[in-house]
Amino acid sequence: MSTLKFVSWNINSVRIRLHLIEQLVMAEDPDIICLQETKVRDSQFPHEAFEGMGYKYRILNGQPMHHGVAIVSRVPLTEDRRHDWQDNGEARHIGVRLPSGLLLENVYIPAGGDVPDREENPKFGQKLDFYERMTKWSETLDTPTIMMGDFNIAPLESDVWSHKQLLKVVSHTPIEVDTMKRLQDAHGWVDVGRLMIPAPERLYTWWSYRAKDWTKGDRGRRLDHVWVSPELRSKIRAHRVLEPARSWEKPSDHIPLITEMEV
DNA sequence: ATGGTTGTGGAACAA
Repeated sequence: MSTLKFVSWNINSVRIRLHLIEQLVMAEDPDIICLQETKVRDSQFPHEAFEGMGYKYRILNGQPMHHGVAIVSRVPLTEDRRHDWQDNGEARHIGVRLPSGLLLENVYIPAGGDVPDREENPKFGQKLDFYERMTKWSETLDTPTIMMGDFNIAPLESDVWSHKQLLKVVSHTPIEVDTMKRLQDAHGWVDVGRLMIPAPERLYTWWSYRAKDWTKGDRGRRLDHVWVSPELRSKIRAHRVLEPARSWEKPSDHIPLITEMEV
């Protein structure tokens, strides 16, 4: 029986923030890192930097300009599955199999634009549709799975700095929370964040760049999540978020989520 | 206060 340390991090450009990844690896020494918003085409991925840090196994799903996900690992990864749950060609998912047979899914769910209305803002509908397709996929899952990434929804009142002020803000609207709940129920997904840090304790993973001082007012949201299949609940050994990373040099607007699990 | 910042790639878009 061995324990692996996983990190999930929306890095907002893997190339410009390699120094942050090096800092994370020095501090935490994770076995596997799931990155979202790598913002790089596969041919330009900084392989050498990861090779130098001991991440010999790298599975990429990138595109020019936007989006993009990657899994880098010190343990072998097999398979290389990509789901286009938005049905528009954007690079937002990659799935692999770990040596124990466990599946690992890295997902970057669309933010959904600014207006929480399907008619007025097609991006919002695309976000809900992405969730619906994930729900159908979840219903068919028959292998223990750990799924992590930027889900772009903060479901609980204690997942946002002000439940009342965010009720009509994309990421915390009731229709999004309902849609996320249907995905969770479709497989019995365990929310590892709230398993280990129960509500109503404050728990955020993202703070906007659009504030001079992110700590002022602490206007955070829990947009990033780690979910596991029901049978993996008892295998979770530790989970936390690395809040100081939001103050590192040229930070991402998201912080890393760190999970230790027996595999 | 209906703004504000960041990255890609070299204008507009996504977040």
